[in-house]
Amino acid sequence: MAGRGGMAGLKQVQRQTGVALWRQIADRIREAISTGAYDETGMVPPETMLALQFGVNRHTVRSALAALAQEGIVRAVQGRGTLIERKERLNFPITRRTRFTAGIGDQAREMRGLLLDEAQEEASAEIARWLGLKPGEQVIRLETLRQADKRPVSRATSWFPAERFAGIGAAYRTGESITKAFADLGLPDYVRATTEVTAAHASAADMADLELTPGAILLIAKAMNTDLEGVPVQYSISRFAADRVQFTIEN
Amino acid sequence: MAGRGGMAGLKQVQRQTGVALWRQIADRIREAISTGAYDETGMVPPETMLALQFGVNRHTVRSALAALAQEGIVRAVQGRGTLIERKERLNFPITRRTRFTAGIGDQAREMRGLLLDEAQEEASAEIARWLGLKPGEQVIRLETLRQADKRPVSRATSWFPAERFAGIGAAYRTGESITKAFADLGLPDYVRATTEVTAAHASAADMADLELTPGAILLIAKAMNTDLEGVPVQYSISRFAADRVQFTIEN
DNA sequence: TTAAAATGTCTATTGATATAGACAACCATA
DNA sequence: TATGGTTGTCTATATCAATAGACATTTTAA
Repeated sequence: MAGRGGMAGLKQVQRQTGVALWRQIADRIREAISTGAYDETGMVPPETMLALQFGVNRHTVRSALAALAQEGIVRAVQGRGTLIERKERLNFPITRRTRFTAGIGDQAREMRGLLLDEAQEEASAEIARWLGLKPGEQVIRLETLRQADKRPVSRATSWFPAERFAGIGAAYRTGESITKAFADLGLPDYVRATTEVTAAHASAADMADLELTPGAILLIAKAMNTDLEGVPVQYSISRFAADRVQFTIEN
Repeated sequence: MAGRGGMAGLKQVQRQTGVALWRQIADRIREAISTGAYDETGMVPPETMLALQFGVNRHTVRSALAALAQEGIVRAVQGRGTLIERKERLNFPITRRTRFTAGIGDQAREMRGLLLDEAQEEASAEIARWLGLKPGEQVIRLETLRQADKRPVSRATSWFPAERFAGIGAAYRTGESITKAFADLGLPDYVRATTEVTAAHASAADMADLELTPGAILLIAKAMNTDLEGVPVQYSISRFAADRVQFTIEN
């Protein structure tokens, strides 16, 4: 975990960069929590120690901790310290048989898939290319939000050939899963053909849906699924809250 | 690209969040450039228009553009407008035969791999688990920086079983590639076993090495390579500048 | 019971961020 | 050579971010 020379990571914050110190510190602490750095005590180090570590005033650290408390990640108790509330990071395997709900599996008690919006529209050049259609052909677009234990995990936009998958919106709304919706429409099985992974800052809309704060990071997976004959059945752009998931690619 | 209802993304910045407006705006413009939103003109919209779009003062937009100019992404010309300088994003395929240098291939004219540091140390519990060693066994750690056309692309930390790969640091320094270093040490071929992808903010050290500014995003790939018999030969944590690369997983 | 250690609250001050308005300098083109 | 559209510079003001210090309140453990 140490830096190049072996020196521990002091002074990991920078001034006058447009990102407030308290936010930089909040980000570092959030990450330290998620990597298990404070698992021994179950607590964040004392404010005075953090202030010394980051080379800032104690009040600045307090601002950072207040933000984390707001997110529900820590809880401060006067006289005792600042306790860590959650630290899970869902693992999302990406394989030829990638399915969202099954992939999360037993890592969460309750999985939900909400349909936020549904529309039929003409395929853009990019969507047409991915689905093997001609630009302008009809596609169905689903806007979905996936939650694990009430906590929003990803916001996805998916496109399907309209002719073959008419009614997939309703099917998704009842089954709350793409796999089930496909099954309802007579496609019992499908495979993940390609996945592109990038990262970016969250848009305002994604921030709202995923309950994120500005500066938050998204892992973005652009995926194409095909049926067993290799015919494209779905193209989707899924935005995951980066501090809540990791992808695993097994070859 | 539009949001849920189809409304375009106005007011994509938020106040009082610890991230300065000018930085949020810089991030949005940087992303718009990398997705090709301004390719028709080759220029960013006029400052007054951007100010209107984001709902901020023109001076705030100017701060954002100044930051992008500092990064070399745009160049302002008085009287004409603000020209876009670069927009490339390297594609990095992740397959069973993933290799960094070959993967980038013809996307860059010149690939370099620099050895920043080398050390022999005892394997931590995590490293030992990945490499199939007992905790405390000797491993060699390499700190490397990979560049494409002089531009830093990734900072990696790799661990190798010390006994089998003694001298890999020197081999990497001459060949500037893990593949070549393995070949030098009598391992002509190897395969990518698992890859875990996450995203996070850059640490101060990574910011310096990758020439990033605070708030910048990293794509982090934790990978394990094995020889053809399935014996682990390398575990690495590579940090990529997220706005310069994307990963592609083909199944 | 006491003391140490931790978080909570308050006041005051300085520097960075954002807004507002006005005008200069420069470029392309009619 | 005007003119409209663009970036560059300056002044002024309000708000947010960060530091500094003092002291209260609560918990834990000696």
